[in-house]
Amino acid sequence: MKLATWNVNSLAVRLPQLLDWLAAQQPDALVLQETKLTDDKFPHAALAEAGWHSAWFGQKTYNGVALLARAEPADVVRNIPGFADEQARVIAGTVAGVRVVGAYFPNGQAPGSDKFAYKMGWLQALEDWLRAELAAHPQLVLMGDYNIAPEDRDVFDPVAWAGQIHCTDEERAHFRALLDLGLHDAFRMFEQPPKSWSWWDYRNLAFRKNQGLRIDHILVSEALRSRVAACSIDKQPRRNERPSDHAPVLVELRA
DNA sequence: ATGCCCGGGTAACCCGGA
Repeated sequence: MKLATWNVNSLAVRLPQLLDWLAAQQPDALVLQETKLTDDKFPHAALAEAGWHSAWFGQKTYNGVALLARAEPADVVRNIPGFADEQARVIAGTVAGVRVVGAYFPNGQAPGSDKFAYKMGWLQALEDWLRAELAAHPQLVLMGDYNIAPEDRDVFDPVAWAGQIHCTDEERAHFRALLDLGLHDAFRMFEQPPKSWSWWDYRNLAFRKNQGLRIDHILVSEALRSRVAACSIDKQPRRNERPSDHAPVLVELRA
């Protein structure tokens, strides 16, 4: 079983690349972030034409998430139950017996800002919900754009980024709190090339210079841990002519 | 360096992203 996450930075712009990527990779499920589409604009017909079921949850201009799968996702949930939120950031569904949670974590902008406080509250709500969700669905994957670089080795210049957004102690403590729920970082279960990133700034020729961050993650539950066969970042779409600034991350589970 | 590049919404000396 192949699962993946991709922040497409506007599905309206990236739909052709998404269809190409789906055809090439054939994942069983893919979660998208930053679709930036209201629900009436979601391209479900084009995806259905290519053989993909979709569940989606969007808003105008910002955020927006979706879950695509070969089989129809069951028990779809939008956003964090019990957490009032104007922003469309979470979609969950069950695909082939696996609870797939796709999330676009808040950016946080800068430590001390209102947006940082919102990020902290959102992370706490996510953890509280996931504790229950894991109890109900032991086979669970949490994947998406976390906007957190968990360790210094996930940052191209950890000295310059020390204490900056995505790298603060508070954000990293929340990432560890997710691990403490019994989740495992699939990417770090394997030997990986040094300087592996999932995001590169559009500016400064950052991709060409490989200056990036690893902020897109796939965490798997304890019950799925032994099934994880591989996890990788697919840099190929970042080489496209008009790319997203994020690359997809994939995980393969044994049957 | 409050800069660089993007997408979106709108007409801005714009915002948000990361």
